[in-house]
Amino acid sequence: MTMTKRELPQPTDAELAILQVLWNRGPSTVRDVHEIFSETRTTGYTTTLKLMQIMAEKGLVRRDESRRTHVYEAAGNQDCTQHQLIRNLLDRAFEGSSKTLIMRALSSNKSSAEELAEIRTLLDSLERNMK
Amino acid sequence: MTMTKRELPQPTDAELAILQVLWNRGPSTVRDVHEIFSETRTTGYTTTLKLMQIMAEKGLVRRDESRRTHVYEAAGNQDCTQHQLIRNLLDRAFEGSSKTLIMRALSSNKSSAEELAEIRTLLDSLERNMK
DNA sequence: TCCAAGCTACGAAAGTTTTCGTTGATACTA
DNA sequence: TAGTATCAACGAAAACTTTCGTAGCTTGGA
Repeated sequence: MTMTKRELPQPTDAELAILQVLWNRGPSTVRDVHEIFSETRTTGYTTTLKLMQIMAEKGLVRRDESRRTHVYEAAGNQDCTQHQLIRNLLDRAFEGSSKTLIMRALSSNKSSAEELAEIRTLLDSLERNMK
Repeated sequence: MTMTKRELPQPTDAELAILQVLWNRGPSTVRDVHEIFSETRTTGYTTTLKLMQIMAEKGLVRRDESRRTHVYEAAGNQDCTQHQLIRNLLDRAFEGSSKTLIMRALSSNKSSAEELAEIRTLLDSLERNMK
């Protein structure tokens, strides 16, 4: 029995924008996504459609075709994809050093006190687990 | 007097790989870079050459042409480029939340105790500056 | 029933990035 | 000095991503 939890391909920029919508809204139609894009972009409906079709082929989204208007759903969860993207960036630009990336992100950010506290909490628990 | 500290374009993947080498080694020739690439990639010499020529046009690298064998140097510093890349990833996949990115990177990483301590130190000073 | 609106599918164009072959010049070596 | 190796320049092919026009089908309403 082949355990194929197969690795999804890295989404391209446009694909990531679509995933973003799907993660936020949950299962959505092409029109749903396109309507949200219309607020900021000017690309046509069929562009979004085509992208989502390609994503279905690649396995990035699942498609419910039981009705005429198909409903799309992100195949990978957001956390996992974000991990993948971070790993990719680490390799491309940080020589694998997550410390560097984290410190760079920390020092350039506008995090609120609450956010910093959350990060500290996580840091605490990581250090505890270390010993 | 025009103060043109002009924004450099985002490097593509291949360009980033070259910058990586230039940051590590300092000013280098095309052959230097290509030799390092040969260890892992199989692309030809002229591919690397072409990329570096394009990068010179874009301003991503400076080129010393005083000798026959040109010497290339990264135009932007590594820190600044890393910032840019993080900002870009934040927009594309984290809805601008650096907190999420940091926590995601923290929880997925294999940082040593020393690295965690360094991060904590930075966190401390950020929180101090906040009050 | 007929028409208009909305949908998918598809192919191809446009744009971008990466790759390489060829050419001509310069330097090195026997 | 003749031949070989190395180099930059360039153009174009290949690969990948994004865009859109068109066609054909289904649905819903007049």
